[in-house]
Amino acid sequence: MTAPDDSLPTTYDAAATEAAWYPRWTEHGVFTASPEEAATHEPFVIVIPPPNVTAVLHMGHGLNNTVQDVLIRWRRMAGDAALWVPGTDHAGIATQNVVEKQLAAEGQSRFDLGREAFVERVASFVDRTGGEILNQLKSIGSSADWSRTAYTFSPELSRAVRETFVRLYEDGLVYKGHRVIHWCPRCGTSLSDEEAEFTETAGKLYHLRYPLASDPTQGITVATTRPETMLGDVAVAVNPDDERYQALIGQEVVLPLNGVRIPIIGDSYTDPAFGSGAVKITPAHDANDFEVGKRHQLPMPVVIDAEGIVREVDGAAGRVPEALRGLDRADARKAILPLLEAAGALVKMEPHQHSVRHCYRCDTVVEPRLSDQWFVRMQPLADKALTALRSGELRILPERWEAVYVNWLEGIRDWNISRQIWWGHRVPVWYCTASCGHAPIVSRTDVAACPGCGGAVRQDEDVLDTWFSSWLWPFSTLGWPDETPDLKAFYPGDVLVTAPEILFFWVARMVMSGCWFMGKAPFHTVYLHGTVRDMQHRKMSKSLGNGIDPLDVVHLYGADALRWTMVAGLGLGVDVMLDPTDLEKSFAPGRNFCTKLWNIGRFLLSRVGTDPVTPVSALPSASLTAADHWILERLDAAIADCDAALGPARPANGATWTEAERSRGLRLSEYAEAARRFVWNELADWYLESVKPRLNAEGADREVARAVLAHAFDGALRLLHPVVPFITEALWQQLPQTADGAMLARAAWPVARGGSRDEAKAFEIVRDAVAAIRQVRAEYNVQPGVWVDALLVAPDGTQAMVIPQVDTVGALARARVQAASANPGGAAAQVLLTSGVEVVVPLAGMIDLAKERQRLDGELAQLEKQLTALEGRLANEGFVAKAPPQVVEAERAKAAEWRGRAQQLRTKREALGNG
RNA sequence: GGGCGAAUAGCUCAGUUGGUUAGAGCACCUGUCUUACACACAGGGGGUCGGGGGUUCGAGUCCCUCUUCGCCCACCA
Repeated sequence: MTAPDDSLPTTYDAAATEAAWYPRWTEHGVFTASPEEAATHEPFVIVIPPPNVTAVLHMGHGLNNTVQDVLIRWRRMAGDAALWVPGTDHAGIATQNVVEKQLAAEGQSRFDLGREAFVERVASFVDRTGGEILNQLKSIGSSADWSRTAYTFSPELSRAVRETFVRLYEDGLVYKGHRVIHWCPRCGTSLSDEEAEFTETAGKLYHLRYPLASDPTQGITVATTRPETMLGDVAVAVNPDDERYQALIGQEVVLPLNGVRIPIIGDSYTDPAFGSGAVKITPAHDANDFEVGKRHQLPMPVVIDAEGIVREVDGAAGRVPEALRGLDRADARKAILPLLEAAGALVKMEPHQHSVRHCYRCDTVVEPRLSDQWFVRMQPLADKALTALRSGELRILPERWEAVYVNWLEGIRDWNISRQIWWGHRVPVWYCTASCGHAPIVSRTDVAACPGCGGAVRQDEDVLDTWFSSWLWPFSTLGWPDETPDLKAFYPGDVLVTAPEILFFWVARMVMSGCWFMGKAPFHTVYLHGTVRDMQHRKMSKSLGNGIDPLDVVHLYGADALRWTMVAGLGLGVDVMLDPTDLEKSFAPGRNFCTKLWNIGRFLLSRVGTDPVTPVSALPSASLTAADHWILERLDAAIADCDAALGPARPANGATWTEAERSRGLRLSEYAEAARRFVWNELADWYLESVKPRLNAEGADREVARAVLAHAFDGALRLLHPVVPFITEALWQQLPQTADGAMLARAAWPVARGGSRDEAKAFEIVRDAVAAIRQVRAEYNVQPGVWVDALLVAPDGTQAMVIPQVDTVGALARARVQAASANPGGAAAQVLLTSGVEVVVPLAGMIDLAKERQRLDGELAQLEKQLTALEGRLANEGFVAKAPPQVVEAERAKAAEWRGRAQQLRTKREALGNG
């Protein structure tokens, strides 16, 4: 027998443990998964939401990747071929912006460098500093298969992007469109609808009066939030049913400031109830006006250029007054108002609350701009994505997001995929520079010469939206478009873990591309977790300065403490609140849990020692005490609770979710709580305490206790490993039955063994009794140094119960519970347990009879109140007639039991007399 | 403007098809440095389940309505 007290340090050293174990896991290939493994094991695949290649780890990543790691470690232990594919996104606009900012600091712009040199510069920047975030993910324990690290701009994935563009073009789903799109004048590129985010803004509504050409004393008033765009007006639209204006339709008005004559037209787009009921039409600078302009074949003069400068750009000769030319659109708005006022055109201004679109990358106000862009026709793709959800092939948790997903897909609009930036996948389209009239060439491979005339070609200048590569992620990372073994083994994947913010940007589009190109949705479950917020419920962000650096937390308390804190607080779809000003307080739950677990382990392992233990399955049932049966039963229950909380890993029929399954699982906080309760409140608080004396004595019973202790702790560590991988691995390695080279990270997920429930119940009585004794002690202020005796009296009131080990557990409460055959006489506190067992604590010299009477009166009153309610229910004919028989039966039995207990209490009370 | 969701203890949240005395963690109060752990142990207080109405033998749970918050979408000139 050995008891190496010094085998584990007294305090948990997170840094040393993490530094020691992460490399060992990777060296042993613990995180890798191969197609060969998938042939014999059920594959379980998660693809990482690829962080921007230049990103720095923040709490959102911490949360997102912890969730993925918990799931992947759980399935890996459960025996799946668990694959977590990591990688990064080249993040077109975002990355280009970073490098442009560097250039600006050097007094340069990308145009000074030229396209080729600029792209080279970005690429080398990415080579040098990119992907650091993946190393940061390792430091929080992420168990991705790093050998597969992918990058959306790698040659392999770029090939997939081209294949996709060309195939969609061939399918008639990619086309070039001429229309008003969202334009960021700062980034110098178009944006998709999703990239142009609405911000509620307090603006003004300007009422402008345009005089009639035929009679300048008459006029029509229009309302606008952007007066500077009046320079590009080509019409005034009124509702054809609006009686106020019907007579004016067909007449002309004269634009103030530039004198251009424009018609008054009738178009049902105009809402008579809004503003003045007349709308100025500026087709080049407003998406709606563009539609009106098309309907009425109006000219489309452009008066604001790509940089947001007001000037006569296109078809706008004579429209912009000298005084306004060259002004930024914001300055132009300020400058045009006095001019309009002087011209008598400014009727009034009123405050106006409206939503204005901003660039999601730089927050610049988006400018609607008329231009040529590549679009994807989304309707056919969206139909498939809707079918995937409706058929049960796909589910979204929390379920309320399914309605949002459906809502968006049903109203889907075509996707603008071209960007006027340089960092990204170039549009694979070439144009003949000679005028041989050859159609644009859309090609999988680079084109050197015009197939028509053999002349020179030039490639389309635009690059593709960064999401046009990330929407392929679930299969491009597995080798698509080639039919690789990886693709066959690991597509479709299982769970996609992300935040709701990118449901449309990314998740819905992945479903669309997966259904379209692979014929199957890329995963069966979308898990949308909450957002990390501060104590004022504000989202953590760089600009607010309310962020927490996960690496700070790792350094202070360890990765496990970080992970535990987040997972324990992670109800389904619930936001995680953390206080950036008080890391100590925020991460105390994780740190405290790790410390407690370490102390449990240190003490338990020192008592179990290093000698081999008997497998629990080899122990004769009769050799087990009630406590042993109880803790084994609790372990079974904990396993069942954890399994139920984590839920089915995939649909039971392998293809589609049934209604019953659909909302189950992925309750990470419930899983963590179930595991915590077992190791802390059951194993440590009760079993470990009850088993101490057995471990101190030599003999067979000591071996039983060692075996059960080791088994229970082993089970606890397995259950906890996905959340707190480092500390559990370090402790598990110290268990006597751990084989050399074995790793908890690859150990089997526990399975309930099924034990004797009845045997376990005997220990529940001990627990209740101890609790009752503690209560009595607290109530009567029995000093800690003073020991009390207690009797356990069986329900029939005559026979005292003898319960093994009760003395030990009693010691916990500084009380000895003894079996006794005679009434001790004298004053005693008496507590009736729900099991019917009565606990009698003789408190000679200590008991205050008045207080005990009061206590019993209170207990009796409470019981009688409940009994009255219960009997009232049973007397209710409706209840007896209509409630399910088993419910009525249960209520009757309960009433009988309570009557008995009340009678017992009354007897006790009478014995005390009336002081 | 359209759609969705939420309101339960001081805080963050559970509460499965209506059916025992509405739970957990944290926080709070009281006691304890009990030989693994004060980052711990033991005990305790605290909720008319947002307001009102309805269905039912029975409502935190179902229906209506009001109030307040949140989210998504939108051609808010």
